[in-house]
Amino acid sequence: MLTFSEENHIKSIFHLSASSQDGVSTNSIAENLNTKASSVTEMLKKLSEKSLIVYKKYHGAQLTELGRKTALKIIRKHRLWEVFLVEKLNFKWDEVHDIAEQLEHIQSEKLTNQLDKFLDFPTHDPHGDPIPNTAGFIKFTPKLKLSDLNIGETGKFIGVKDSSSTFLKYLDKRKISLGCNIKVLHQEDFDQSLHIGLDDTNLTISIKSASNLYITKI
Amino acid sequence: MLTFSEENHIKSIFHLSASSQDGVSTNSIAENLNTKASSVTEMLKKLSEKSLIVYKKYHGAQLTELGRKTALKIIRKHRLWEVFLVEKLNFKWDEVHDIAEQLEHIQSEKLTNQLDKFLDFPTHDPHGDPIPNTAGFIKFTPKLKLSDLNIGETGKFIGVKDSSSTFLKYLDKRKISLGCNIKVLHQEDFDQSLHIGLDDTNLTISIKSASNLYITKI
DNA sequence: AAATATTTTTAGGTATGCCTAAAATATTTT
DNA sequence: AAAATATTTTAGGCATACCTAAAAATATTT
Repeated sequence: MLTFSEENHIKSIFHLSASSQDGVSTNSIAENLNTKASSVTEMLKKLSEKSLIVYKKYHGAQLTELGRKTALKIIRKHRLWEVFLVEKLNFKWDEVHDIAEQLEHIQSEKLTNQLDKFLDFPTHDPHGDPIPNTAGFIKFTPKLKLSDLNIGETGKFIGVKDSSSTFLKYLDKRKISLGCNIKVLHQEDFDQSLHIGLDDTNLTISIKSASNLYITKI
Repeated sequence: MLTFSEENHIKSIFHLSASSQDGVSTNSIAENLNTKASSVTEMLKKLSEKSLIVYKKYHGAQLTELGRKTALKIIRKHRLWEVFLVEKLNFKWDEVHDIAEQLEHIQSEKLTNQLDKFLDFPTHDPHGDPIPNTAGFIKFTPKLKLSDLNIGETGKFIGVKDSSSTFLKYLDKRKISLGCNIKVLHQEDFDQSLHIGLDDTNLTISIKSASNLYITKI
């Protein structure tokens, strides 16, 4: 049985591993969790003793297979609860993160699996992130960014990279919602902003926003 | 914002207050929470400073109005989650307590109220205990025990006093479920055990079990 | 490769929430 | 009402999880 703090560190290392080949740095974890490097160092020692990570002083942390499975269980719970909040309790997609951060620590395998069933085994959370199954297996979908498309191409909007409330509200305002088709019409030379077609409307979004949108070519 | 431990102490004091006019004793709280009296004393000081209880050394604790409201909010969450687990996730009534003990600490008023709505504003949890509303108001139903009935009288089974898993399973086995009508047919002189009629079957239950069943006369 | 800058660790401190053992207070018995 | 018993509090410890500041190791610049 892990403490909340241990679970949060494991999860943080998992998320940060995605964008780094070798060990996850102490500082990056501290930044991610809003704590200090010294606190993280302490925790890395503990997680290492519990065989959840491989930790070499001054060289960051890497999840073991056990650590990875542990992380995926927590992420599974987080994402299932997000689906529950949006689908069943009428929350908006920008409101669910903080609550799911609490719910992800509830311990009961049966609860998680019954919830999964109740939600009809969803494959993705409200932000388009995939939901690991009981075994911790995650269906991998290669992700393109909208900014990777060429002029004239169309993509289906399948997820966001940054799921901050600010960005999600920005998308809501522009009626850009998960599953919709986006065609790249034109790119401004000056600031690389994109003119896009969405159903029957056209609009312009910055290159920064475009690289926060995951799509699949269609 | 209260810690889990603070919330648990408040809840414990609330429950123990029901059966005691004056202050709730340090020892009874410790026993209830499976901790030691010295730990409780510490906590009572803290809760007193936060104006949640009135605490007089050596004379136990009493909830303030703020404390009572706080307790009712926690209990509201606990009972709503129990309903959710039974009604939506197909848990049995003897399986929900431990999970609800975790879920009752999740902080989000909106979550609680949306859950309430989703469950269609239930008035009682799976054990027959009333669910406080947003304002912390609890609908009071005078509770008789089955053992209070006279021979020949019939009662509707509306709740259990002791909701331990053991007792709930005992009831399941005998097909005694919330809402059913129970007629007292006869009482043994020797051990006060009761012969009762339930739908089309008759059975015998000990006086101890009978005094764990809450009923209303019909 | 030496100097500088950055990152990470260590050392030592704080608050929470638990504990045991001893002291203080309350209650019950004689 | 004094003695015996039970309850509660205090005193002092321990683990967790955070912190700051200083020291050590690593990385970058010159």
